[in-house]
Amino acid sequence: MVTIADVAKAAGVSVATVSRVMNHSSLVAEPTAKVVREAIERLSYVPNQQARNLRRNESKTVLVLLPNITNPYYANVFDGINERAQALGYTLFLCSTERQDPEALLKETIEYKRADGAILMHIDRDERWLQKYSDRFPIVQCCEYAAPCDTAHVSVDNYRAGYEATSYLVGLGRRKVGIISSANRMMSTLQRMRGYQDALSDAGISLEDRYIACSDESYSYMSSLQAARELLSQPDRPDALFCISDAIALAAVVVAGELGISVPEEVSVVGFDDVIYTQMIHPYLSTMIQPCLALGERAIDMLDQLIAGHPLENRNVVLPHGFIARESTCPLREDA
Amino acid sequence: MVTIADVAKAAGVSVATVSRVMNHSSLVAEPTAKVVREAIERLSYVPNQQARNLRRNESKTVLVLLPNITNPYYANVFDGINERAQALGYTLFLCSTERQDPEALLKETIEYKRADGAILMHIDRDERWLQKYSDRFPIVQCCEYAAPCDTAHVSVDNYRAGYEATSYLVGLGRRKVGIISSANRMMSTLQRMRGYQDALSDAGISLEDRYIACSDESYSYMSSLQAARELLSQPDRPDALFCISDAIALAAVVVAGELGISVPEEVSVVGFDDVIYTQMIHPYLSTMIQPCLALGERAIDMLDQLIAGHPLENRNVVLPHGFIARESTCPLREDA
DNA sequence: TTGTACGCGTTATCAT
DNA sequence: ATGATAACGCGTACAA
Repeated sequence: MVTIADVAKAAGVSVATVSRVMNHSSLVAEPTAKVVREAIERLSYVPNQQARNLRRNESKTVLVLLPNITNPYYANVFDGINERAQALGYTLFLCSTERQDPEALLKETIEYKRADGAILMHIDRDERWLQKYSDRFPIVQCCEYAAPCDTAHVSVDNYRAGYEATSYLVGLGRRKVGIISSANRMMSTLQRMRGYQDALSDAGISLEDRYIACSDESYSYMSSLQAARELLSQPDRPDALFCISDAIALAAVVVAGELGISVPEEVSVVGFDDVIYTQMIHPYLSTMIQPCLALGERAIDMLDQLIAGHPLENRNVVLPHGFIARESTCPLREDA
Repeated sequence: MVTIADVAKAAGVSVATVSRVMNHSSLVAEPTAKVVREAIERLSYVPNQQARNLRRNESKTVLVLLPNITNPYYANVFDGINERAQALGYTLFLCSTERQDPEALLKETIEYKRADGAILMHIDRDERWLQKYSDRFPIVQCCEYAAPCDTAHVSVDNYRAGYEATSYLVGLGRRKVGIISSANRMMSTLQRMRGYQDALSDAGISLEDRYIACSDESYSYMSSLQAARELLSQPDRPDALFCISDAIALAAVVVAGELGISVPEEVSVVGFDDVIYTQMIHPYLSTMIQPCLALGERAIDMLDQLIAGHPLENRNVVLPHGFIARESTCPLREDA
């Protein structure tokens, strides 16, 4: 292994000078710097990260907390985090919060200095415990966030997305618009529900309790089927369904098939996230698009700032969402 | 931060003694060790990983190379690696081989000592370049492996799995058994194909070229649809399909639907892997089960041995696969 | 059996 | 502008 001492010797300078060239090179004369850079190049010297970490008291590691990497949505966001993390020189420490308590994980990580910061991808909207950690440790919430804490976060505007998805369905001529939400306490769930409600109100359509159903906390497929059956097996059933996740939407499509209800004609379905399985079966799912990669990239960028000690220009970042109409939605035919 | 010196002072011994207690405690008298352990406990001392890494010239980091974490199959295996890695004290460095050359990644990692070892989840069966790296650096191949290299690997018996999947379909009374394979050069692809061929031969059924189709390298959904159409739109079409991946099987089911062919009655379909979307639409997919978690766990366990310098008792580990019959397969009715 | 002291490769403080 | 040198926290010869 070639060390900083080797470079110093080769360049005929001291290790201090080499170190300066490697870092805040401002204080070194250009001719000297040039010689050093050449020596570095020639020996293909790369500083030992371990030694640097020890001296700087940092780890260049980031803790990522998410429920389940097996879920395509989280995998996509993680992909974004990962890509930027590599560019920024971070190694990722991934922990699943399904099997372990996120607070305990965070506490341990901070105490043992195992990471320089953390990205939290799943938290209930009314949690308060996070505050005391983010007060003294760099943390960014990604996708979800806890309202009582002023911890930095990045997400889409779930209220507007919910509003737009619902309005789109109404614009298709559908007036019996149902929603399949979730029993969880996440911020996105609440905001999408509110967007749905306001969109209907603004369209002069009254809210019907019987058009509202919930999947379980983690949008499990079984409970989504259950919720869809509840809604679609009624005599006066919805003619459109806003599902707050693609997995739910897929279940809704399957249930419609079971009940002999045609999608998109008799019931149009909109999903959320735009993950891979929106295009695995016909009808391909119309869905609200979350910029998963960008969400992840932004989260690690913000965290990098926090770790560097720079204040964030914007602690509550909102990224633009999109919508794509595919095969699961169409205008309501009057004669239907 | 509490250091080894703090513990030494508290216990009234030297740092060397504390260090000995933390590691190969053989050379320290039990009474002393006890005092030290108590001090460690009282101060809740945890050794600084950075310092330890520097001193030991290791990183406690493992490089994981896989094509795409967004693919549920890889995500599942990665999950297994990750879980064991945490227990073993490793941090994972995940790199996507879709955007970067695995050899370059490996080379860089070794040169810069960024990781203590690597797990490689995707390699063509005839690659030779891996040998020179695994000669001097701990590497374990997981799921796939290159035949010309004697690099350690863990996988299922893809030949037997392919043989069994095909035999199962034959056992259902089906004699026109097709296969949708892939254009890639992975070991699993070849072995499953051979299993398919031998199963048919052993059943006294002749191989028909027109019952064989291929998806593209990465089993993309579009190309899988294409391959399925090729097979199923023939006049004398197959009455069963062995698909070497669940994504392909899903596409086959969709195509059958488009063509008005009933699954499982007219054509029975078997997939491979048992990932999440086998149970997202009806008919739920019958499939060969890969023990994804176990594969990942075993890989990191083996790598840990290699890193520790212990020779592997078994360098070519084969884990048991399974099969689950769900809704996409059924006996052939004679009157059909 | 235990302690002293040095070195791992780097950065940062202090001289010069 | 540059060079010695002392840390960072730990492990381990070597000495006792």
